[in-house]
Order: sequence, then structure tokens, then C-alpha cells
Amino acid sequence: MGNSRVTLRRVAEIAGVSPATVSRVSRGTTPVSPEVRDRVLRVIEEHGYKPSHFGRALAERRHGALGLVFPGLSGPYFSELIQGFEAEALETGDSVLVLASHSRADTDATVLDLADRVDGMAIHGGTVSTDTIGKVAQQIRVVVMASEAGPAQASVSAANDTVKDLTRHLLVDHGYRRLAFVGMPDGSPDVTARWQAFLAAHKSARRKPPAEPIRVGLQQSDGAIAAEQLLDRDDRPDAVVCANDETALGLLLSALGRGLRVPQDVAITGFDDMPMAALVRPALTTIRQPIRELAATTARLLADPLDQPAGDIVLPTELVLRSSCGCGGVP
Amino acid sequence: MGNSRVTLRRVAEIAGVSPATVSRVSRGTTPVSPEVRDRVLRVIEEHGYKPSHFGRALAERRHGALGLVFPGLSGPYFSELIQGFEAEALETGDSVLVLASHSRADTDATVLDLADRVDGMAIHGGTVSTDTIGKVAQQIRVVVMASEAGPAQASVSAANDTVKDLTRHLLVDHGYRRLAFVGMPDGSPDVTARWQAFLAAHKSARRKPPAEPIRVGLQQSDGAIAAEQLLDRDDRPDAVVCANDETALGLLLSALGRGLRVPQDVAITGFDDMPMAALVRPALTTIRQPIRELAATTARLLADPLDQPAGDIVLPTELVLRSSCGCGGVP
DNA sequence: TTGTATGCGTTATCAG
DNA sequence: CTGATAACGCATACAA
Repeated sequence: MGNSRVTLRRVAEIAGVSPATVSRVSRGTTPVSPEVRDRVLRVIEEHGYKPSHFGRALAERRHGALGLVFPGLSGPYFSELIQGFEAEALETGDSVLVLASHSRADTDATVLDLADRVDGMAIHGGTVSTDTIGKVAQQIRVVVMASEAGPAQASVSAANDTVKDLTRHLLVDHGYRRLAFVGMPDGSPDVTARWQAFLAAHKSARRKPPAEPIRVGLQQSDGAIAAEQLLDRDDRPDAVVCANDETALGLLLSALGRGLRVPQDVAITGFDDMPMAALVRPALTTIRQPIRELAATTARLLADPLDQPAGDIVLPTELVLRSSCGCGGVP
Repeated sequence: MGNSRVTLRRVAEIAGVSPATVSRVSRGTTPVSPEVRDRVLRVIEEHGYKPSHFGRALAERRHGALGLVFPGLSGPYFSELIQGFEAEALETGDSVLVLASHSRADTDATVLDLADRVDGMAIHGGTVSTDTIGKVAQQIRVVVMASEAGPAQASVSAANDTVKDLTRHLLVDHGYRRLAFVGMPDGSPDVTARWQAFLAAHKSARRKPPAEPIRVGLQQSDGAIAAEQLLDRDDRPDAVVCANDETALGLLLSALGRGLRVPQDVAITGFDDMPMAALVRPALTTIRQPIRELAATTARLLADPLDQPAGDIVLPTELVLRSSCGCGGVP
């Protein structure tokens, strides 16, 4: 199990050619005479030669890798994001190095470390300080995801203001009186934007919004925690707008488990339109965002050699009306 | 935004010392006179010198990074696994590079590529072919997770045979007659072992198990898909053993959404004991496995310089009886 | 304590 | 088409 790798130079010796020629054969870039090529190829095969990444990285001054930084990666959202990113990176022959900063204190240091191993980095909104993003950006190319990044960096995000349409739908079309919002704006640019849209819809409908959101995380268990604060009291809201599908599902599960009827006793909506949203009963009313496309666009921005102008790309989202808001009668 | 990094040599020039001295100061390993040290340190600070990873990696012939390979990473299970792994790697100063092979065809190639960027690799069971694992193992140190790996590799997994106790509990203590198993044994060593334990419990209780499991994946939406096959027919099972909590929760949600009572109409159990299991109503009967410890043990095996004997470490698991199996009366 | 010289594995430049 | 030779950025015996 030794680390006894065969080096390029060794292959050259055995094949009786110069190191340069082995490099040429190995990379297939420059023309080499068929006979020499075959001979070298055979030696490579026999001795299991594999070019060393850092040797190549050092000489080429590029890593052939892209970094992807997340706050955490539980749930289908991040899974989808990574897949979209990897699929696109594959096109350009880049590897993907994923970093899940579980809101640890040393995240910034870790990100800086990663910056040293990749040619470009996609950073999810709310993961690292803008200060650190700046530092990374002056070293390698950076694209911010799910957050508008200001003039300095390029960014790709999805339109969160559709939450305004959703909230209006609840308020006006269905006539719900007491709405609640589940999600913690602080730290997540996406949630902040959704909470703002929720507020804006109340304002334009001349209705009084709740003073505060229910501040919980974005995982399903957080939806269950929100349920304890929301469902067990007398002035239960008659409709709840959740920051994402995960929490909406957690809330839905908790509501049903308490014997409440959805949407009759309480309406519930989400954001993302993950697979589970359509499968559950009642089917979840939500907002569809093109996660894969968001990731792919980001990867493309990172890989493309031509210098795009740093700007904010905002992908469209779509309101998906199902049963959990009260549409389409009782399922 | 240029890539104009300051090199060690440049720092040496500016500070008027030799490159070696800068290296010594930078690493803080060999003693250097205070005056020189301060001078060099100041230059490093002023010019923002950061040692290059590949330069160092090339010279030291190590990357200072560990690889972590997964089939996918949706859900709390993988999230927890990564956190446990990273926390431990942090101790030894290693970075963690995560690779999520979303059951793509080119996974093996990607893994081989990663093998070139790290000093050791943890591979989750059922992710890559044993053939590829072998190749990687003769290049760097490898530990297999959640799967017993045979004599060649070290492995760390959790005891799946507790599913036998769980199944017996359902069969004997509660007297359920028709059990079903949700999960796809093929491809996941963990699920295979759980299905085997499920079968074994039937055998030792002299009861006839179902001929086949409900072959779905491990995500929550798969639980909802299983529900369609399981809950809408006349000979509905009276108890369902799910391969993990995610699918159990998906099934539970679907059951409640259909107006079925749990556990009265159908009992449901899971595996993992994720946070949501205790929060949901009815609370989920499940098996607790020490995910974090599993990950930490793996990381330790990878980092430790002393050559552990390649062997299978099996961590204990614990049956957690709650309400969804019928225990403790109706919640 | 500090400097010099060499090696790490590969690519790039320039002759031939 | 092929071969020397010089980077690439850093660490480390060895010498001073």
C-alpha cells in the first residue's frame, strides 16, 4: 500500500524517450509519431502511470477544480444544487470540491484554505462573511449564489418576490385573516427576501402582518419546532407561509399528527417545489425555483474564460397552487 | 482580481533573507532569531503572503486533506456524517473534500481523480465499485463506512442486526400479522443487512415474511412513493419496517394525509433516530445509530499515522421504542 | 542561527 | 517530431 507512484520521468526512462515526450503523449495535445506514441502508451499502461495533480497544477498554475461552499447540506435543495453544479462542471472537465460549513466558527479560515485548492468558487448566500468573500475574490473568481452580491461580485439567485403573489393569494383570494411566517431572516439572504415580500404583500393589501416571524432554521425538524409555537395556542393562525418546503412539510406533518385538518384548520405553503411537495396529501402549494439551472448558471460563470461583467442574475420563479392553501377543494 | 500572488522567494528578497528562512518562519517549526523572525513576519503581513498549497504539497508530498465520498447527500444522515468527520479532521489540521456521487456513471473516474488530491479517503458503502476501492487503496489510505469491507480494507459501520429485535418486537410483542419492508437492498450494504435481519426475525419466529421488499430509495419522497404501493390496497400491511427514518417519515406523512391512524391502522418504524423522529406525532419508533461517532472513528483511522490492522469496526445501535409501533398507548 | 543547493512531478520554451 | 532545460512554489538535508 506504499505511495510508490510511477513518475513521468521514470516512464520516460523506461520508454527511452524524454520526459517532454511522455508529457505530450499523456496529454495528447501535441503531435507525436505513432511508433513513439504507442511505445510510451504501453509503458504508461504497464506501470500504471498517473500524472500527479499537484505537479501538473504547479506547472500549469491551475487546479482543474471548482469549489462549492454551503451553509449545510441537509435536504433535497442542496442535493439538487450540487448535482446541477457538478453536471455543468463536468462539461468543462473541472472537478468539484464541496465544502459544507456547518455554521462553525472557523468557516472563514476553511474557505480561505479551499481558495487555495481551486480555480473558482461558488459561495452560497449567508455562508461566509462578505469580508472573506472579498478576500477570496481577489485571489480567484467568485460567484455568489442565492443572494444578490452587490457590485463587486457576480451573483445568481432566484426571484423571491413571488412570495408576494403567494401571500396576496392567501390574503385576498382565500381571505385568511391571521397569517404567520416560518423562517429566520437573519443569516439567509433568501429568507430575508421572502419575509420582506410577505410583509410587502400585507402592506399593499392594507393588512397588518405579524410583528415577528417564527425564527427557526430551514430543516424539516424546524418545521416541527415551529408547530409547537404555532399550533398549540388559542389564536392559531389560519395560514402559514413557510420559508421553504422542508419546514412546510415538517409543519404539515405536525399538524396532521395533532389531528388538525389541512387546509381547513390551517393552510400551509412552502418554497422550492421539491419532489415531496407534489406527493404529499394534501399536495403542497409552493413556489417553484429552478435550482438546477441556478447551479448550472453559477458553474458556467465560474468556468467561462471571458470576463462577464459582475452583475446579479435573477432567475424567474413560479407560483404553484395545489391543495394545502385551500385551492381545488378538499383533496 | 489578478492571480498575482506573492511567493516565498519574493518575501525572502524583500526581507533580505534566504527563502529557507522565510519557510522556517512561515511554518514556525525551526528556531529563528527573534529579530529576523519579526522582520520576515512583517513582510509576510504587509504583502499578504500565503503559502501555495500545491507548492507545499509537492515538496511535502502530502495534501493535508481527506476525501469523503457519498452516494448522495440529501437528509440529516449525511449532514451529520459530514459534520462528525470534519470535526475530527479539524483536530489533525486536515481539510475535508466532499464528493457526492449522485449515482452517476462516471463516479469511479471522479473518485480516482479525488484520490489524487487527498491523503486518505472515506468511502460510503454502496458508492463505488469494490474494484475502484481497491485501486484507490493501493494509492492512499482508505476506510469504508457503513459497510463491512472484507479483509482488504478497514471499515466502520453500525450494527444493523438490531432490526431483528425491532422486527421481533412487532411480530411477538405487538402481534402484527402482515409486515412490510421498505427499502432497496441492492446497492446499499446497510439496507441489505437490515432486510436480512428483518427476514431472520421472521424465520426465528416461524412466520412467513413478505417475498419482496418495497424497492424504493432512502429519501423522504421515496416513503411517499412506497405509500402508494402499500396503503391503497386491500391487504394493507399492519406494520411497516422502513430502511431509515426519512422513508418512515414520508410514509407516516402519507398515511396521515390519507386519513389513516398510526399506529392503529398501520404501525411504522424507521432507522437512525434523527431529530425529527422524536418531534413527530406519533413519535417514531426507530433504531438509534451513532452517526457522528461513526464518522469520527473513520476520520481518526484515516489520520492516524500508526498502521491499524485492516478490520471491521462495528458500532453498537439501540432500539428506541416510541408510539408509532403501538407502544405507550395512543399519543 | 542562517544560507546554499537540490528535489518534488509536471509543463513550457526553445533548439535541433 | 523530439530533446534539453528552465520554470512552478516550497521544504529540507547539508554546509557555513
